[in-house]
Order: sequence, then C-alpha cells, then structure tokens
Amino acid sequence: MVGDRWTLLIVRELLIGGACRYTDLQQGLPGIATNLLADRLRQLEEQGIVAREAAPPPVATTLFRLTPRGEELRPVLRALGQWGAPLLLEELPDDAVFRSHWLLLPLQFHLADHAPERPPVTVEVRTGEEPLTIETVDGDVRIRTGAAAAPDVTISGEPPVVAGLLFGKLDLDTAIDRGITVDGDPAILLRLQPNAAPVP
Amino acid sequence: MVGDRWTLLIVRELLIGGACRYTDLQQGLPGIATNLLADRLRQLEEQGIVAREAAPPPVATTLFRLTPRGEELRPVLRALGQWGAPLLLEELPDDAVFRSHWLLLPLQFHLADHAPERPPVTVEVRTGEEPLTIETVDGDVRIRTGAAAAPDVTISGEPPVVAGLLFGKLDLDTAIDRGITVDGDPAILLRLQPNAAPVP
DNA sequence: CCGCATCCGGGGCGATACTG
DNA sequence: CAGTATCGCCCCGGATGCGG
Repeated sequence: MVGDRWTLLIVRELLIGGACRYTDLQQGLPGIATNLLADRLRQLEEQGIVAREAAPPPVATTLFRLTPRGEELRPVLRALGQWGAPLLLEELPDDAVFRSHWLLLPLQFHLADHAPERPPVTVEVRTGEEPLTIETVDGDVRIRTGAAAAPDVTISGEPPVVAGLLFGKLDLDTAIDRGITVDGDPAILLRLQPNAAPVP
Repeated sequence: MVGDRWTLLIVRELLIGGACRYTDLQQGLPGIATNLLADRLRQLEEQGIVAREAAPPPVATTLFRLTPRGEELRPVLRALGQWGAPLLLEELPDDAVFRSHWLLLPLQFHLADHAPERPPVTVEVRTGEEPLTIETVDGDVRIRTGAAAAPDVTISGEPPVVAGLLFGKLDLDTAIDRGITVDGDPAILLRLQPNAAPVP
C-alpha cells in the first residue's frame, strides 16, 4: 500500500505541511511526473490514507490531507529518517535539488527545549530556497517555513553542514570551517540540540 | 538506497534468519525473479548493508548477512510492521502465499514474558507451511521455526486468525469461532500477549 | 492558475531458460 | 547452489494539452 515509488514521499509532504494543494505537492516533490502524482493520490485515497477536501470559499481549490490512518505513518518516516540521517551529512551532488521544508520533519523529531524555564529563543535557518524559523514556545519547539522577525541567532550555509550542526553531528568550529556562517549567539543551539547536556 | 522493490523485504528476511543462503532468500520471497535478487544483493553489498561470506567448510556455499549498518534498519521494519498490523487480520485471498517465518519478527517485537518468575512455558504455532515455537527463557521470549518437544499449548489455524489471537487483537472465543483450534492451556497466552494485564 | 488526462520512449521488472 | 541471459511488458519519467 505504501511501497510504490513516491508514495511515502507524498505522505511525508503531507506530514510536513498538513493540507496541501496539488501544485504544492508538485513543488515539494521535484521530478515527479504529474500523472504519477494523480495516480498515487487516487490510490492513497482509495486506501483511506489520504482524503481530499474542498478549500474554504475565498480560494476554490482541492486540498489533500492525511486521514488519521495516514498520520499513523509518522513513525515509519521517523524510522527511515533516522536511518538515513548519516547520509544527510554527505555533500550534495551539483545537480541535486533541495527543499528547505524537507528539514521540518527531522527537526521536529530531534530538537527539544532543554531549558524551558528560560526566556524563549528564535533561530533562523537559511539553507535551500526559503528560510526556516525555529522557536521555543513554553517547552515546545515549533518549526515553520518563513523568516523570523527578530532571531537570536541565524545560521546560513549548505544543507548538509547546516543539518549536521543542528542535529549535533558537527561541532560549531567544524561547521564554520565547512562554510556556514552564524550570526548571533551560537550557545543557544546547545539548548535545542539532541543529546546536548541540559543547560544548568 | 532501500526504496527499490524487494529491497526491504530482503532486509527483513535477513533480520529474521541471520545469515541466509541465496536459495533461502528465494524461498522466503515467493515471486521474486532470480535476476532481481542477484541485483538487489549486489546493490545492498555495495552500499554496506549486506555482506557476503563463505560458509564454514562442511557446506561450501555463500552466506548473506546484514552488516551492523543493515541491522539498524530493524526499527524501520518494526514501524512498517506496526502500521500494517491491522491488515494482517484481513482474510487472505485464495492464491495468497504465506511463510510461517514471516511471523517471527512481529512476534519478537510484540510478545514479552509478563511473569518471568513462573516456570517457563512453550507454545507451538501451526500455521502456514512449518510450525513455530515460542518459548520463555528466563524473562526473554524466544521464537524459532520448528516444532516444540513438549508444548504447553498448541495453536493451529489460518494465519490471520492465529496472528490476531497471538497479538491480542482477537479474544479466544472469537478466534475459535473463526476456525482455530487450541490444544492445552490457553491461559498461557495471557502471559505473553502485548497489553495483557501482568499475571499476578 | 489548478488539477489533472494523454501520448510517447526507456528502463525496471517479472517469468523462463540455462549454466559453472 | 548461485547465479547469468534473454525477452516482453508495464511502470515510470518527460512533455504537452485541456477543461474548470
């Protein structure tokens, strides 16, 4: 049911963004043929994994959303993502395509606020074609696409290096050596990274 | 790396049985074309997921085994299996093929000994083409193919019903209604099933 | 624009046959 | 036992068209 080409990637797009338009999915899945996207969506709908709904009046369009049964695939994407994490650090080929929002799901899985009692922080991540914002909201970590109003720290660079730094696989000096730039207080990252010692 | 057709199924076979011969894999993957099996094994080897080794002298043959990196795919198979578990209870089409040992991995994942202080028990499961044996060994649950010497309880029937009973999705009466036969003390199952109240 | 349907090569795939 | 060789098919990728 979910083993065909593209199928789990479509599910991932919907896990990331909630309800998506057809063209949103096309944007998020560079290289997919439009007939395949239509086919897969139809199959997923028949199998009760995806539901299609009419968008609210102002914009008349169709939205695709995961059903509860579809949401249950989150652990599958999590396990696959965890297994593939080491590959994320490898350099990307020159013709590689990358979408910033692909980082949303792994960041949601792995970041946590280790010092919820401290004042909230905001991190802006500039990699790929659009910025990402990470902010702490009373103990939770929220990640979204878009720029931050007043980030405490901004990270820019190539996706593999940025990801390596955020996930704690690369230390700050190594990451800077490999070409990223950090604006603001890098110590904030320690509060969010996995396996980081809790800030005392 | 693991998204091609058959690839994760090959990994599953190796997770179940440890080192496997080429023909063992063919048996466990009914329907796979021999050229595809060879292709996949070669790709998996190149990617460091599978290693091939020469068997010890008496039998001169090649064995395929997961590398540590390959073993790390266990959580992926676990997540996929958990998601697919409800489908396991649906009736099989008449032409369906089923291999008993496919139950080994889910049983390893979901069964536990909730009363390790009691004397060990043995369950024999007869479904598919060969029997399975479940036994408790000081707190652990061991599952293997083959018949048991002196089982405390024996379960026979169609795979969906047997699986439903073992995983606690079907209660005993329903399972018997749906055609399984139970020899011995069915209460033993409560000690092993997931979410079962611990035996006092 | 948005959500497809259609058409058209190329290659992955499935079945069978064959072999050191 | 562990593959290789071959052939046909259908899935897939890419491009274009098209009604709402």
